[in-house]
Amino acid sequence: MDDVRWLSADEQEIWRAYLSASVSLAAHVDRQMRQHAGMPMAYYEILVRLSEAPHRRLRMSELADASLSSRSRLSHAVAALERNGWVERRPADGDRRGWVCSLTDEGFAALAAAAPGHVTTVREHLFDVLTPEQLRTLREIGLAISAGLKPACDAARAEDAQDTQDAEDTQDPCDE
Amino acid sequence: MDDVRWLSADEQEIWRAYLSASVSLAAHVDRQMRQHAGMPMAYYEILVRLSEAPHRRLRMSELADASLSSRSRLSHAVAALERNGWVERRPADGDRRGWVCSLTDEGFAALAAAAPGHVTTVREHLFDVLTPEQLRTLREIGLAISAGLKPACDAARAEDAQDTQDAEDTQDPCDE
DNA sequence: ATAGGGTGGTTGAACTCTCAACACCAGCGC
DNA sequence: GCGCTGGTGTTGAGAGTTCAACCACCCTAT
Repeated sequence: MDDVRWLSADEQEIWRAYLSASVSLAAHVDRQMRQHAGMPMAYYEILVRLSEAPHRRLRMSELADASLSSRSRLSHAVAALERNGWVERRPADGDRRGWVCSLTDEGFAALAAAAPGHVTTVREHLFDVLTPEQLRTLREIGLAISAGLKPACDAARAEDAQDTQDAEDTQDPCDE
Repeated sequence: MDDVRWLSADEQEIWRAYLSASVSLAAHVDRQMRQHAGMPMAYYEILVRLSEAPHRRLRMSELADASLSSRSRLSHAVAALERNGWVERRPADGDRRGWVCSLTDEGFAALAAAAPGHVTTVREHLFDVLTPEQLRTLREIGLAISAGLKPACDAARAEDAQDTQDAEDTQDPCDE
């Protein structure tokens, strides 16, 4: 951990420009969603993924992957959405461990009501401020980052899987 | 609100690629920071900004702007950092409303301990997966988004300023 | 000098997220 | 049939964020 490849001045500028933009844009979009639709952006994402699924229903684990949330987060979120009447949970047939989450008509209506404001915000603060060339590159950048992140996420899951087994052997020596 | 400029298929792809990457990357970086340094990414950002300020001290409002957090968030965060002994608050001289927040030696040490792992994560998942050309464009994109967001943030502050005044007149009719 | 609006910062409650158990069931080997 | 490992999903506690007051102070105009 001693031979760190520190960031050059240029790289720091890039990282900070990216970080600032992504944090600010996320905050702005989330804020708009809360004010206008009464739910955080993460919940909107869940409704969107459900609305696009066949029969507007998905297994919890599939919904978690699609909406980029952890299982725990999804559990809490779906519980909250269920209290709103926007979503329903029923046991999956064929696997008595699983649950299927489905979007109700009220949930779809809430989604439809929230969509215009959301899209307008995204267009205004992303598509209207970038050139077509920049947008093409942004798509590539997004795909590259996601691809580079996938191994790390898989590794994290793999760790969880065997965490119950090994406890006392080789921990990585992070000085902290 | 009826003439919404919806996203084309191409635009949706771009937005989702960006959203997925930024959410996943932020989650990964935050997770790394929590595990390795015991603090969320937002707290690290606060320490960084303090460490770069003259005499490692900043007015609370300046620190809030620099670290991209709301005043409320910063208050809570600084209170937590103070409990750790990483930060100190003392009254600002010349303005008895204000407070100056300063980084302690322990705080600087915590920052120094957290930096290598953080930089390594950023390099691995951002700089190592993008081409120099993409990185140049990413800088431009970040700057453009931030610039486009500034008016909106200023407007939000302006609203707060006069919220105490008008209460019963024209509310925007959002059907929800 | 004083009222009144604006600024700086804090607080508490409600909400969301994370983390670490935990319960439950599937599938496989014996 | 029985354990055993792995996968699915939930729960509760604690941490962090948001939102809406709220207090204290500065500043200017009257």
